[in-house]
Amino acid sequence: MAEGGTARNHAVAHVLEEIADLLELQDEQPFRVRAYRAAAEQVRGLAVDIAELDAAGQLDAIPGVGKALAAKIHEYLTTGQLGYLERLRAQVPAEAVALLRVPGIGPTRARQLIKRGITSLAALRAAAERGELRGIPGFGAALEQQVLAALATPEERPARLLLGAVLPLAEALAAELAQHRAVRAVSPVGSLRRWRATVGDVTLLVATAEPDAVIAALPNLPGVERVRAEDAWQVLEHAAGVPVRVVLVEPDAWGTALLFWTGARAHVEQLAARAVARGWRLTPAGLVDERGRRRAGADEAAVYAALGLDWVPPELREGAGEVEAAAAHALPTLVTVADIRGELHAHTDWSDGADTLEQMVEAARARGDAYLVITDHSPTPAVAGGLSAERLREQHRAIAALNAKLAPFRVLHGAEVSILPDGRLDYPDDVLAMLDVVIVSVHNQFRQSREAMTERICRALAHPMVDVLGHATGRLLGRRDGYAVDLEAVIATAAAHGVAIEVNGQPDRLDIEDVWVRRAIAQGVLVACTTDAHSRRNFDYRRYAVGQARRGWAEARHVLNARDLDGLLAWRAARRAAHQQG
DNA sequence: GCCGTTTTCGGCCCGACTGTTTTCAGTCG
Repeated sequence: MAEGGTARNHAVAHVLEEIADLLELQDEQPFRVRAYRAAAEQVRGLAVDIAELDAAGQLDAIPGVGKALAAKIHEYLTTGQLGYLERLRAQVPAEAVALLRVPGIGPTRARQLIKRGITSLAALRAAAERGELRGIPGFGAALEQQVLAALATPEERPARLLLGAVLPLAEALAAELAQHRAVRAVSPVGSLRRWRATVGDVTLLVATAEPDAVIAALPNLPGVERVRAEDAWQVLEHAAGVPVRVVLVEPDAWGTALLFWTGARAHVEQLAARAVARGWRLTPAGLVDERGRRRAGADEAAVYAALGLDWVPPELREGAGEVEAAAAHALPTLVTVADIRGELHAHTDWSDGADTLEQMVEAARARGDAYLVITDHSPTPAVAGGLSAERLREQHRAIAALNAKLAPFRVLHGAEVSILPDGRLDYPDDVLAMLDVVIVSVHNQFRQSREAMTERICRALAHPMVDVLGHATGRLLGRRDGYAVDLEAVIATAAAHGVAIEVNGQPDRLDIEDVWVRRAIAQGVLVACTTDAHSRRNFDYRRYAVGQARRGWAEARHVLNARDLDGLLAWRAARRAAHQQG
């Protein structure tokens, strides 16, 4: 499994995280809280089903899982419940854990709120609107405004789920379902199939001629706690805390149902309009002509073909010109994960990464990449353990030594260099000159004015040794909006200086987003599909970066790291030469 | 809570910045 997660692992991880939140609200020792969080992260990233480890008595082989956690995980796996968690839930209002997700509120302030009976987001919002928050110790007028702003879109914020958090779960459930004898086909649909950065829920479409048999099997899927029928679908309550819907359709309606459930609405409406123009009707049950004959239904591509269209990749189905392009046989040949030749943005334990240089390199090689650019932090985010010029030189020697052993694989030496508040870079030019690839990113002073931030970034892009702009908006999905910046101007500046712009694959970043990818490539800017890996496992994020690039209509020729090593080096050499002449 | 050990207790991610404070809580990568 690409991401190594099974639905069961996610459920266990979710349970451990809930315990951590509840303990934190009880003012439990921070290291104990951290132990649960660390274990949850390990479990989430397991490459095997945790139930198999349990059966083999190997739970404590998971890093961060000792005797106590192994016993709790075992209890949960075998009984579906956990007494310890139930006791915690009885002591702390369960919905209060949501308070911890509000920017500016940590455990201390959350406890103050709970003490005053403010135990939900709704209660928090009401208190803020009444101006009552500022009277609570640890709160002031500014924080009250900040809370109000964060809760301004009460439905939107907490409800949207990160693509990277739910796709592995959806795939795991789909894989389980696919093994059922009565299931002909199964696919995630909706915004998930379109690879939107955030999704509202997980919906799985299942083709079957025996719906009752499939429904009977749903409660046995790993992590599923309850199943109930609702409208035309089955709703699974999953231990991972993600709403999952299962929709069952007859196999001969699979193609049209897939199309309708995938959306987006605007796309489907345009298809329906084309059908109407022919005197036909497009419905979830099939494409029907003027005489009532079915023209298509079982196969999605056949539906498009019958309407005179090329099949449209789900990532493009937003009603943004893709139907016209499909009619003109002018759809882009979208970049794929297989097109990517190497990683351009990765951290090691020299700065804030978890793994060693050697481990990262070996993992990249094992994945079949041709090169890996190591880009640890420059000094300024001191918290990230950024490298001094001296340490950077030391790392340079370490990389040279590795390269001597690894050819034809190539480790390139780069850095993620902070853009200082005035637009200068965090290393002097003679230090930058030693690097193969220079990524520049904003890491502090997020609250500058839009004009100041735009000028700051554009000034950095004009620096002759800068190759790639990292996470251009700084957004963290579900946590904070990007900083105010004129991306139009940034893209124009990147185009003028031949700088590439990153599509960062971290699930909570996905920065820049799809619409800006499309703008960038239209202006001749290359995009870089990176993982910003802080561990070997993060290399799995590549598909999210590629997904966003695909949503932005990017082809392989628009993607910097779809070039092979020689192509990458030639690109860089040409840019440096142009600067020296200019 | 886990981990590793000079093997059973002490360490576990440092430090600047911001807002709310007069000593601290939360955030940043």
